[in-house]
Amino acid sequence: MLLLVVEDDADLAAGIIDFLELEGISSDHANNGKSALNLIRQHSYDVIVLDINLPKLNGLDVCKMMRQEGNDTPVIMLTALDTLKDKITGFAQGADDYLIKPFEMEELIVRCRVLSTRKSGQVTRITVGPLVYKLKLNEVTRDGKPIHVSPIGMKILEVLMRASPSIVSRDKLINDVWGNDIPDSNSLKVHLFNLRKQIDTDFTPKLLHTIVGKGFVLREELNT
Amino acid sequence: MLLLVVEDDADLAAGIIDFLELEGISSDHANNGKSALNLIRQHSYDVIVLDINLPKLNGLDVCKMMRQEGNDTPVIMLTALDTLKDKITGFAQGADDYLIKPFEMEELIVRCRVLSTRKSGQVTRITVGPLVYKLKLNEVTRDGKPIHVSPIGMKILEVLMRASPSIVSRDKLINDVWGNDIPDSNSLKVHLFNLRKQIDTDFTPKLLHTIVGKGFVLREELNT
DNA sequence: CAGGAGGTTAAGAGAGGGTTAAGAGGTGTA
DNA sequence: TACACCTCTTAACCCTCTCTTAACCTCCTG
Repeated sequence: MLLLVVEDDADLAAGIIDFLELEGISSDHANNGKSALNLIRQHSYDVIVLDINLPKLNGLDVCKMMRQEGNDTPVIMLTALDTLKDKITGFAQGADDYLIKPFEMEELIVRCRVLSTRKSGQVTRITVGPLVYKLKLNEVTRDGKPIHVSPIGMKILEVLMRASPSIVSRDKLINDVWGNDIPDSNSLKVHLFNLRKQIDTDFTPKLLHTIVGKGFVLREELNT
Repeated sequence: MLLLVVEDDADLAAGIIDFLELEGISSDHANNGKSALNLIRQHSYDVIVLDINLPKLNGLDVCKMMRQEGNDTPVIMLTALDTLKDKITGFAQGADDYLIKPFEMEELIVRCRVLSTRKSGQVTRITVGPLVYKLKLNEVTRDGKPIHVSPIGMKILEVLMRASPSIVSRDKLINDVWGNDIPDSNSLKVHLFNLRKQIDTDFTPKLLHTIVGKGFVLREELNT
């Protein structure tokens, strides 16, 4: 777990960082809002611990700006009890949790862990009829039965499932799966063949259909 | 774990109780402050989930009274965002945590678990199937039998156990374990090999699995 | 009936991961 | 200080599975 601690009180910052280290958690440190933003843009943190009172750019602004830039890393705001009203604004700016100073280090750790696992632990899934793809688990099932699919097969499946019930052209499929490094042969054909073996052989109805000249679709019923 | 849910919105209450049940957590329900207090006096709950807005006797009062009676069962307050100011009072009355409506059920469960173990003085532990890691004791057991795991092995195990049943990528694992000081060799491979020897050899089923091209998982069943 | 689009099959190369052993560095003890 | 012990890093080698490739097949259409 990698944290970013943004705190201008050097003593408190050092205290937090030391404690995190004792718990086996690595952390970077910024003492003002500007350098915090730079670090946030360059790294991928699991949680950001953000003091509200900061020189140059305050915590609320930092939070607001990173959210505007599409960064959804969990943020824990640190605030003094007498500025508790800030919290309301804090949550509006996209903070996920807060702690009132002075706080227990244990408490900080617990909240960090909760937040970091909440984000990463979500099991996003895509469903097309009887077919379910749990992304984080790397698991594909049809009628509840687990199916083995190779890595590239998974990518193809993901593109098709996301697009379903629309048709995905050959070109788009190749681009989405291989990006710039496209094999110059009939690799896609072979992968589709294998994918069919895995998700359609032994099952009814067939899900993966070819629309000649247009591309491929994943759907239960094929209406023309 | 036994919870008391105090909530006058029948739909929300039913939702919470159903969800708890799915997670294997039993719960009682009260729809007003008075009956809540009666239940609290008669039973020993692990955690009390307490809405602030209640008919007859509000949540803050319930909390205050039970504390006066010497009951230190952990309390999680439920509050709407626009009455966030209540929290200040909430904590003053002896609440241990709060949740802002609307909240994620997952979040509620996590906080309940944290509180119930914190109070009961149990050592924080992570469990994945038959594998238990007691953090403070630095002790790992499988089927109750203690297992010797090296320091770096412990870190790897911790990352994997926290993420379970999701997959942890090679990169994330390396980052979480070594931070900035990454060895430039196949060290991770060797540590995983050793970890397998320690936690999986001599046991069934295997827990540590490789997802080629994606990373590693710790879980009981792997549907290849 | 020829040509094109897509389907099927099998083989070889390569990547990624597993295994092993040696040595460096640190720590506690006699 | 010397020794024993433990852990981590490193490098070499092996093995398995996946991907690519190419050749051939089938079906449909013009």
